[in-house]
Amino acid sequence: MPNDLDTTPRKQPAQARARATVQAILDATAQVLVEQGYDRATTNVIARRAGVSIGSLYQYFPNKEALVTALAERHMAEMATMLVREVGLLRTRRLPEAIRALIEALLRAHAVEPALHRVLIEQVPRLSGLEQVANMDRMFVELIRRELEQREERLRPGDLELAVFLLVHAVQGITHAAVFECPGALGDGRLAQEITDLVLRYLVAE
Amino acid sequence: MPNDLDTTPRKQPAQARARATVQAILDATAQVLVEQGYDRATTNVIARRAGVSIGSLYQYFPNKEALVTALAERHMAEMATMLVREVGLLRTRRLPEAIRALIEALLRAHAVEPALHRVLIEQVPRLSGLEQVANMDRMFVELIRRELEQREERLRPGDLELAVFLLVHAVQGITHAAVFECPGALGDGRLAQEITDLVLRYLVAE
Amino acid sequence: MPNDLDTTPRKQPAQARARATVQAILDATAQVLVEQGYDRATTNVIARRAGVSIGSLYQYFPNKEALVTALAERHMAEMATMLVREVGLLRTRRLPEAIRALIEALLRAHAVEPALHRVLIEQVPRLSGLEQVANMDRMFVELIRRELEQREERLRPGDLELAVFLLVHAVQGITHAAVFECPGALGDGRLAQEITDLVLRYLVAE
Amino acid sequence: MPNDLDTTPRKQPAQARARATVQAILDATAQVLVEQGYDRATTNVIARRAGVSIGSLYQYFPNKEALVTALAERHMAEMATMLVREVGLLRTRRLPEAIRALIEALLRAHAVEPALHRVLIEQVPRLSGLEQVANMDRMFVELIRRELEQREERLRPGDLELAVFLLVHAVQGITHAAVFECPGALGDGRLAQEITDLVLRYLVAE
DNA sequence: TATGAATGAGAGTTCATTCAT
DNA sequence: TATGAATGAACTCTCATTCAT
Repeated sequence: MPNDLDTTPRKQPAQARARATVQAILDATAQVLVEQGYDRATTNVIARRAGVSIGSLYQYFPNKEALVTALAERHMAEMATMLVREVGLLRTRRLPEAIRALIEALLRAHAVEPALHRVLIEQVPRLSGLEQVANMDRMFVELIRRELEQREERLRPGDLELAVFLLVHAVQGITHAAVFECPGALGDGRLAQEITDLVLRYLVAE
Repeated sequence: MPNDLDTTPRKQPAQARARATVQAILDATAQVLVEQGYDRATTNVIARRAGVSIGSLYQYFPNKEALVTALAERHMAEMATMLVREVGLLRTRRLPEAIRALIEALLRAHAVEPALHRVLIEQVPRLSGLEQVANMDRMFVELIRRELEQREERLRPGDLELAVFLLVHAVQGITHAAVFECPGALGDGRLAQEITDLVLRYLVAE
Repeated sequence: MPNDLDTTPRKQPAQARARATVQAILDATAQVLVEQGYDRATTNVIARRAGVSIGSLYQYFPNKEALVTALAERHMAEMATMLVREVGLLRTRRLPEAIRALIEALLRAHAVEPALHRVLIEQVPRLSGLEQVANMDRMFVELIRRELEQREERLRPGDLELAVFLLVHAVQGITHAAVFECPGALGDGRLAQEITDLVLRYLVAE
Repeated sequence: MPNDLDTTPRKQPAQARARATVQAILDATAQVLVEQGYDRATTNVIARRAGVSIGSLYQYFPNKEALVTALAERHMAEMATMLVREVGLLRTRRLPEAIRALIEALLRAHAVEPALHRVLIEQVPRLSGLEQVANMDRMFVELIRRELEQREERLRPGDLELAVFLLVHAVQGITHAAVFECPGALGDGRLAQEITDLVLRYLVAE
């Protein structure tokens, strides 16, 4: 499944007008992607939705893939922003509170644009470099790993590597299912609590 | 994301030769899907790979979507077959053994054609009936729910509905991650053991 | 000026109908090329002129360049056919008659489709591997070289390599000019005679 | 091959700065044409190479064709300048020396920017006024004709019209071949000598 | 019934050119 | 006057699908 297109954006918009155009294009991409899916999201439709000519779109993005990649990166960055705040505080907390806080932050991050997140996850992995979105989740939960290693002796599982693999993907699976099936539940504290329970009971003996 | 095509296969192949043709087409579809990805899997390439003319392909499948749907159904049925055996035995076992057995069966089922499972999950744009694959996993783990309800009083979680949602998607997330990232581990007993631990510790109070 | 497209035809037409289609496409290419020039000869226009859908065109030719290359090859082959007859006889003749015969054959070959030859020469050299047409002329006059080497001692020029370079391109320049400016003169015996004179007076000392 | 664009430059640059801009644009055109070929030489690329905005380019040239035409005219004028010097002296010389001098001048003129000359000849699709380059060569060797008519009685060929046609295109063919295939040879005296031989032996009996 | 040649809507993309700033 | 963002007609090419043989 090679996919060798260059996805680096074509030029940085310098003037304010150009920046607005790029924003409009990315917004339109998100909308059309969510409404129509990847295949039906043609560059011409996106341009029209953005109120911009097709030529303008290609001034800033060398191809469709680059466009979606840029959108994914923007989305990722937004989610990451919501998480970094929390991360700094982890060290200062005891395990249960740390886990709980992380999971709440993760759910909040997924609650921002769940429909877009879904379409990026679901339809876009055919694109090259687009593990980014997946990486997003992964990178984030890599944090769990570091935290856990710090407190290794107090933890139950023998193989911490395996434990992290399990937890990362368990939490991710639950989160994505919530995004897909009942986005409303993302903000519900009970979900966060329950996930925290799942994680903690697995990690800590008794 | 409307998807209004008729995906019912065109005709039931009556003769043995016709059945063989259909099998060949589905096999070719699986191969090309795995090797090239969904977008590059054109109907003409699939027909050639199947050693069949494009016209014959369309004799049995009204469109590409029906073709992929049929493949997904076949794949699903194969996985289901591996699970039903186990299901009958659940009642006769105590919870830990029941869970363990189910999870092992699930992992074995995913180990059969992990690459195909992956491409069906990841790349196939949401086909009309193609939540089927997702449903597959879901339907299967629906069993967990029935089992759990039977033993509700001995379980820790208050909201069993929520608990099942969590476990289903946690296990699914882990399983798919294993399929994607280290298919080899699917047969490894340690993974099954660890997942069982995760589930049991969540379900049962110390 | 790289031009890295694969110009090998896509598939050999097997059925008679397909062979007719390919012929029609090549004929249309020649017509449109002559009437409109290379840039205006779009694949859609060529297909329409051939009375064939654009899809059919691309069944047999992977891209526009391959199409023109195939036409050039066909044209070349036709010209070559007209020359090989003459070539066999060279050995049996004395120098003046040999030269005269060759030049007459060359002029006759250029007289077949001068307008097409012109457009291929003029507009097409931007295409990769399309030195073919130029090669055509070159290859042909390579014969002169071999002939001359056989009779080297009776010839005036000291540096035969240089002499051949001169004559080849002199004759080519004259021929193409005749094609471009007065295609009618190609069949005129006086032109052949005069070119023969030019060549012979240069080659043979009084 | 209609070609109905207006190729007259848009305005004569009056100020020195404007003249410099025009020069820069023409220089850039020549560079890009040589480096990338006609098709890849887009107006935007040329403007950037010239260090000028695309808007400025269109201030001086109404369209791409006018741009290339202007470049061709400049190139032609430069070559012509190198030749006129020689022309004045023709009358004062005897035939062999006159021919030799002309041919040397012609080769020198082609040696100045052979790569540009080649690309203008080869790749530039027939622009409205772009027989100019061809005319260049032609116009120049028109001189030969006048000279020859002056000395008609001492010459061998009966039909001088035809003889001139032959010689003009023979010399042109050789010159262009040298430009294309071994630009180095243009300065080599042996080539000039040999061409002179070819011409003289054709023109003069014994 | 099987074949594969033929179809054509529509996709992505380019680039000469315009025009508001 | 100079800028460069914006334009959009037009291009090449794909691929699911049809239908004459």
